[in-house]
This record gives sequence, C-alpha cells and structure tokens, in this order.
Amino acid sequence: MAQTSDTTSYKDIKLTVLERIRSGQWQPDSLLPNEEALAVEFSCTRTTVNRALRELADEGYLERRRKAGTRVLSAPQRQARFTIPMVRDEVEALGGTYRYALVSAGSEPAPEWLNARLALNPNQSVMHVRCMHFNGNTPFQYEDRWIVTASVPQVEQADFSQIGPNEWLIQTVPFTNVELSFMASRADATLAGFLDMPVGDPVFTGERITWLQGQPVTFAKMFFAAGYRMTTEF
Amino acid sequence: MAQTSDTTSYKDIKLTVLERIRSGQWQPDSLLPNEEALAVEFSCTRTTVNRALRELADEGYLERRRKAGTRVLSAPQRQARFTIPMVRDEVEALGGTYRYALVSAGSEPAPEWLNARLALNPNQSVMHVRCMHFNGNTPFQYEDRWIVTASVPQVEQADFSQIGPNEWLIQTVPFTNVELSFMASRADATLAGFLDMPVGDPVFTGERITWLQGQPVTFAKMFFAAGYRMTTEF
DNA sequence: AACTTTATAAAGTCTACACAAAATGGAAAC
DNA sequence: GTTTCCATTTTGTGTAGACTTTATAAAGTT
Repeated sequence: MAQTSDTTSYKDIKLTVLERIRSGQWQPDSLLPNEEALAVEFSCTRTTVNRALRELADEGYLERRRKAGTRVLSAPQRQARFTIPMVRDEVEALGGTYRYALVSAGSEPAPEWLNARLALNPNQSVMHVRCMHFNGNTPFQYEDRWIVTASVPQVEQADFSQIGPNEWLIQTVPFTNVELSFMASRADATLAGFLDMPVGDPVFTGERITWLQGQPVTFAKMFFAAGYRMTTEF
Repeated sequence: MAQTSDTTSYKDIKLTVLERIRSGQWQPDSLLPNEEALAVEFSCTRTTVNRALRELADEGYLERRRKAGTRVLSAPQRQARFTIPMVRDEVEALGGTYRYALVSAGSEPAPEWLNARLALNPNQSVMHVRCMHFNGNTPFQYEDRWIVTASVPQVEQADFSQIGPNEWLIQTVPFTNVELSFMASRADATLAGFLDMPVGDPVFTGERITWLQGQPVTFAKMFFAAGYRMTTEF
C-alpha cells in the first residue's frame, strides 16, 4: 500500500502549513514541530514532510537549519520570479510579429568604461553590435551590446544581419552566470530616434552582464519603447 | 550502506547533466535517457535521479512530461528571481538608516481608475496612504497606496504615522496573490518635490496589486529616487 | 482515412529505513 | 568566568521498492 487516494501528499502538507501560518496558528519566528512529529500528525513518512517543508523553505516561507529546526519567516522573503524571455518570444506572446534589424556590428578596442565594468585586461578587442527589435513596424527594443572576442572567438565570423546577438549567443555560448539590472533612464537623441519617442522621455532600461566560468562574455543594454512594463505574478 | 562518501548525490547528477548540455553532448530538444537508465549509469537509485532532474526542470533547463520523457529545453527559460524586499530591509542592506514618514492618510471613495484596475464595485471606500521612505535624510522611495476598506476593515483604525502601510499589511493580511510591474515614468512636480529631483526626470516605478483569495486588497505605486537599480544574479 | 480505445512507458509520489552533516547547548577543562 | 569540546538533536540525503498518473503510440473500429 504505497500510495492510496486518501494519503496525505506533500502538496496537502504544504497547503496545511501555509494555512496555519496564514491563520496565525503558527506565528512568525515561531518554531514548527519537527519533521518526525509532523509525520505522525499527518500520518505519513518523514520523507513526505521533508519534501513539503523543503519546498516551502525554497519558496521563502520557512527557514530551516539543522538542529535548530524549522521556523516561520517573520517577513516572508517572497521571491518574484521573472522569466527572462527572449525578445522574439515576448513580442510573439503579445500577438505581434517579431522583426529584427541590425544597425551596426564591428570589432573595436574595448572602451575604458567597459574594461572597468567587466574587469577586462586593457587593449582587448570587443565586437560591438547595435540592433533593433520590432513588433510589426513598431519599435520594441533597442539593443546595444558588446561581446568579448577573447571569450567568444567565433564572434568574429558571426553574421548578425539575420540573427540577433542574443539568440546567437544562446546558441553558441551556454552561459553560466548572469547579472541583470533594471532602471529608468532618459532618451537621448539617438535613442529617441530608434525608439520613435521624444527626446528626454523616460526609458525602461535593462543591463545584462554574462559570465562564462568567471570570464566576462557580454555586456548588453536594452532600451524598451515607451509604455513597456515588466510584469510578474506570484 | 545508505550513503557513503563516494556516493553519487543528486547534486553531482545535476552538475553532470548541466555539463552535458553545456558541452553539446545532449543537444537542445533532444531526449535524455530515462530515469531508470540514468540511475544505472550513475549507480544510484531512481529516486536520486528523479530529484536531480526535477530540480533542473524547476530551474528551467529541462522539460519533463510523463511518458514523453525528459528533454533539454531549446531556449532555456532561465528565470531571474528577484527577491522583493521590504523597503526597510533594502535600505539597511545598503548600510543606511531607514526612516519612514507619513505624508497623508485618509478614507475616500475609490476613484474611477482604481475601480477599473481592481474590479471594485462602485462607491466603495478606500484608505489612501501616501508616504516617504528615506535612507538617512536622502529620499529613497515615495509610495502612493490605496487599501480596500471592505477587504481590510481594520485599516480604519490603523495608525500609519509610525509604521508604513506595507509593513502593516504584511502583519495584518497574510496575502496570497501579488501582481507586480515595473516601468519607467516621468517625475511630475509632486514627485520631483518628494524625491528631490528635477521635474521631467525618469523615475523607476513599481506597481503592486495584492489579492486575498480573489478579493483585491491593495494597489500601490512605488517611485524610486534617481539612480535606483533593481539587480539580480542568476 | 479518421476516430476511438487500449496497452504501456515514463515521470510522479509515497513508504520505510538508514546513515550523514551541522549546529547547538551544556559539560568539562582551563 | 571563559573557553573548548563533545553528545545530541534536527534536518539532509541516500537506498530499495511499489503504486499512481498521464501522455503517447499502436491497435482496433467505424
């Protein structure tokens, strides 16, 4: 009798635990009964309780420490998960037609600020790619990207006239580490031109740094057209 | 012999699988061997393989379907997890001293746009709270919030002069569902005053809607001072 | 050819048990 | 009184095995 329909599953336990926190039965910072006790209460094995509590901890509701036990987090560290889609998917999810256009691409010595930003050795060469992403004929995102040649030598042969640098990189360099930031910036003349908006208008902006095993791979700035919102539910 | 030091752990398996994807040994969209086969290969039980693959799927590298098997996602749906901290924690993490100041609080009939936004019935009363969050004496965030009285009747008695509405709500209403958006907006005169910045400057802005079991609880706009970045690593 | 049913393969989950690792609190040593 | 060390508790992770659920492919039916 491994698992009958009236078994308490780890999902049931998760719900019950959440309900007890919610109702105040288990106050913030208070200690939960240990796994063994809960296993008895729910008449299941400790394994099942373990999975439920482990997932709740992972979701930011509980804190668990060996010997110390499991406690309710006072300020639930709720984590918003933003799926970082590729621009193509994002546009298509809006029901639009994705279109890509290369603005410029070429090798150049890495500028000072990029050296600093990526901790590059001086005099390294980088591939500088600028491109546009459209939703139909409406500008969606302007992308300004630098790719470190030393980390991705193949970039010298890449043809960015048909495929965007992000899609190319995902195919070419299976990245390991990403640092992603979002901010609000101001449209200068160039940006205003590309995104078809007045100079000085606020622009939702993302910056992305990608590292491959400690080596900097690429730095990208992404400027979104007016009205863009990044949304998530949790 | 449950677990000796030379056992293959689920973490080892995760690393190995990632390595094989990375190296191209397992191409995108290709099918992995099934759990049983992998268990034999790694000389461990299916349980252990299952955990490894389950977590990798959860992290967005794999897709698993019963009977269909496990396959490598072509475009890894890497998910950025932004921890949504409370302002106090965020300021303190910066090494600053958090200070809170109430601007205004009072009941009023819900404005039209809020009715629409939260799907409220007409003529409902809401508590409108405006407040500032400081890092020392530097403005950090201006918050404009509406709390639905019908959903949280206690709000009529709440004293927002000492505690921020967000902290109050977290203590009072254990929320279930949040919709969070970020965008860039423009500082109008009011905002420019509160955040000590020039009128017209870009402002990183967040909007947060909270629902409790289908009932709208609160709508909040959060305006961040100049230079704010929301950052995550993954 | 198109639809329906059915066997089956694969992941999903549970039981029962065992050993491992970490952290804590108190005993022992200083 | 303070520090060091160790036993104990609690979570972490593994083994072995079984039953469950679901999607698919193949067989059968219209």
